[in-house]
Amino acid sequence: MTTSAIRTASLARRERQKAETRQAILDAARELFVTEGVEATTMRAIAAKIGYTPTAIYHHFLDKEALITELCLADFSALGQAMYNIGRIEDPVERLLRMGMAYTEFAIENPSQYRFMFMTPLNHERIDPSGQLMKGPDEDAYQFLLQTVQEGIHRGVYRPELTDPVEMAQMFWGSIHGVVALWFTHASDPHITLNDPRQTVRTMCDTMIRGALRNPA
Amino acid sequence: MTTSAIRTASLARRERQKAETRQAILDAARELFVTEGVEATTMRAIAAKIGYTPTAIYHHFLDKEALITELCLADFSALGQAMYNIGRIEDPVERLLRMGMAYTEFAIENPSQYRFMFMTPLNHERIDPSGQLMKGPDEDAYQFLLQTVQEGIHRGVYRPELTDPVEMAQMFWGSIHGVVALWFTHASDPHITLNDPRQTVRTMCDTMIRGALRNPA
DNA sequence: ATTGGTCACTTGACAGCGTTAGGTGAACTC
DNA sequence: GAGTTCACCTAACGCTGTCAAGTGACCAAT
Repeated sequence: MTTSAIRTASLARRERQKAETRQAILDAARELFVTEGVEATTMRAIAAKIGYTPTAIYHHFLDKEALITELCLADFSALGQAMYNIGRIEDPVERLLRMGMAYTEFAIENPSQYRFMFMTPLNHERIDPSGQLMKGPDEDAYQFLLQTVQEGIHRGVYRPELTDPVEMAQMFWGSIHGVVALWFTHASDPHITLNDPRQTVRTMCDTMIRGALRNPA
Repeated sequence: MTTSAIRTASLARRERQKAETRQAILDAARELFVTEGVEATTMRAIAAKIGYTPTAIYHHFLDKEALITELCLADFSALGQAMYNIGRIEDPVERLLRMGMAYTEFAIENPSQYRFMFMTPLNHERIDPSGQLMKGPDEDAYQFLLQTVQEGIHRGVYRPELTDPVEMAQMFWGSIHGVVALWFTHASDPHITLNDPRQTVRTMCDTMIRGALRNPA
């Protein structure tokens, strides 16, 4: 082994080790965020879980919010992927319904990330590693939605009063978000018994699409 | 003036003074909650605003959450009142639409209280002064909604598939809540431009009601 | 007039939070 | 063997909500 080969090899090992502890932090944080909630999870608890001091985390992440953001990005690329797969469905109305259900499923499967991403006022002016202004991961899914709505409008399947794709997209997004969000915040409320959000979203999308169609089936 | 009269008079004065500082705390807290946000408002800031020490607050309120809860109760009784007035509208479908718009208006007018009441996981097991399990102030409005939906179902104005009043109520509540909530959390998001929530809610309610009616107008 | 009690309010502190300046020690280069 | 790098630690800062132990003005009764 040449000296330069050794140098690169050891350097690679050090980088790998650093990446490993970085991943360990992410793993510990994810589990705590999911089980305890984002707010209730402390930097000290994350560090203790992997046998480090709290300050060690700051060698891998700028601050707590950066750590949370990174975890969310991973999950929301999954949401984007799900939307992308649904994008192949030809009928824009059918596609709209399926996107709504996929979105709901995602929210229920990733409640902790969903809460952080859509239920807390966020600092959306994050800078990504390359120094560029980072595109919000929600934007991808939103663009899919916008495009799907627009496609339906152009094909003339919706009532002529519904001309604004932005308004329609926000109607759909907002309504689904609302049912899911109420589920999260009020599921344990003894005064109000909430139905299964999947079922409610399903009926709601059916109803809203029917009300939006020019010629309801 | 008799001695007993003096006693009761001075006692009344002391109680009045205590009630006054209690109200001063509420006023200061309300203003800070609205301008700075609930989370960002500290007990020390509230106390400083009225020239007291932070601990003085604890002689009037159990803790920070109790203080917030009391402020919310006042505002949500206003919501309940608005719903009650609308309750006089005879047509249950028209009433439903009007309730939705009143709800939206309330949320936009009282964003801070709305956030706390519907957008944060709450300890709904609070005990009221009389020791009874307190009825959530949102429950009144929810009962109004439930009754309005049920009335429409009984009159047979909705499609026969829509038989569950609970599901329908949660569709409406959830959808409006979602549009409003997204407005609160994403209004300052540079990636997504949100329309005026009143307009969006209006179109959404129209669309959803149309989709729910047996014979759309 | 003096004593004793009530109670709104203060003093001074506690534990826990996110975060940081400065140090330590092992692994590396030369 | 000397010097550098750097992942990680020690110790602390300022902040938070909250509380135990006072303090002092007011009141009632001797």
